[in-house]
Amino acid sequence: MQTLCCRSPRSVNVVAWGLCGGYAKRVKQHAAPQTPPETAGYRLDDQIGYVLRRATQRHLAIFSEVIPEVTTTQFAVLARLAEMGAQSQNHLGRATAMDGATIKGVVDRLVRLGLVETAPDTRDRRRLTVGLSAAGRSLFAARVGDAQDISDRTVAALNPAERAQLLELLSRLT
Amino acid sequence: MQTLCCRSPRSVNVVAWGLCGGYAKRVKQHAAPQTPPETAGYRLDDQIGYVLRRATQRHLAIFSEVIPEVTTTQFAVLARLAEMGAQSQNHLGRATAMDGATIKGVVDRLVRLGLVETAPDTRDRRRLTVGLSAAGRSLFAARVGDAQDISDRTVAALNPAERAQLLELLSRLT
DNA sequence: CGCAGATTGTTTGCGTGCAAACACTGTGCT
DNA sequence: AGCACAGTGTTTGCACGCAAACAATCTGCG
Repeated sequence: MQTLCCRSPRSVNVVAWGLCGGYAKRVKQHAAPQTPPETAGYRLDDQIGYVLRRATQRHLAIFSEVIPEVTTTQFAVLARLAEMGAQSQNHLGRATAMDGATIKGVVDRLVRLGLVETAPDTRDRRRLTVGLSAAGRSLFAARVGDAQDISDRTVAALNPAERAQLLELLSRLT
Repeated sequence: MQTLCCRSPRSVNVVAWGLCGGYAKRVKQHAAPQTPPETAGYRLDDQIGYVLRRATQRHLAIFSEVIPEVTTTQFAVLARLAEMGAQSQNHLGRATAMDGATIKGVVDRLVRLGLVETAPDTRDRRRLTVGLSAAGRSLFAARVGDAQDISDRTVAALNPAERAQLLELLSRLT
């Protein structure tokens, strides 16, 4: 047999195979599904969490293809720093929706890449000021256009009104 | 000074502070932002990737609060197995949008939790058949209702028509 | 039959994400 | 001044998620 419906050798994103349908051929050793068609009416494909994950996967795939130098979160940090200048690591984390442990990792990697610089805050010795380096500033400037293209490509299937609505609806979830 | 606009001691999700606005007090050591208000018209908060990440964060927070026994991805695997019965790890990965390395990790953890069982496929010795255990079946049955509630809570801010539209728009991205 | 090429599963390395525990510093109140 | 409490940064542990490289197996085709 071997329906062979799902090609795509490895990765998950980029391509979008549906559910195929040629599964559950040899179920023998594990007791067949107790509810053949739907399971208590719960359809994974209609769950917001699952759909969000799939959409995010696609977006990440497009991003890393267009801007391989940095990740989405790293770029978000660069964008915020460009928007509002140097600030404490903690503020930066909140402004980019990352908790303390996460923003630290991202900042450390950006420092290693030479895109960001840190300095102790003399007035508040708890704080670590984070700011763009010259390289970070120029990389951001050189890539903002691509970043916008990525956003557009991600929602390429939608018309302008739909794109606006999607953004509006998603914003209202938070 | 210390504007103190953003309370919330640690975590990022759950709460939803806006941009506050009391930042960039001491910029000295890092050269001020080159474009004060907007940076080349790129507003992070309007980027689909960023909004997707925030929405996902909120959903994950709700999920782990309501169903702490398993993660969203683990539950997705249980749901798929309940839907279509035991199948190869590879098929399962595709059916849940996870690549080979990821589905392996998830399955391993589910095995450790006793929610899933694996067995070699005698017809195709490359394959590893994965199926629900009795515990997995009953946990899923006991929690499907909660899972549905989680999805509803995630989109609580939207009316039914908007929820349907959000799901539809998101689906079209993949 | 025999071999090239595809599938499947595994491993490693790296980058998010979050919870929890910790050390240090700043603030407010007495 | 002193002390409780809040804010900031760090570390560890765990769980995705993907790329790349491998070994084992299967398939199709000559």
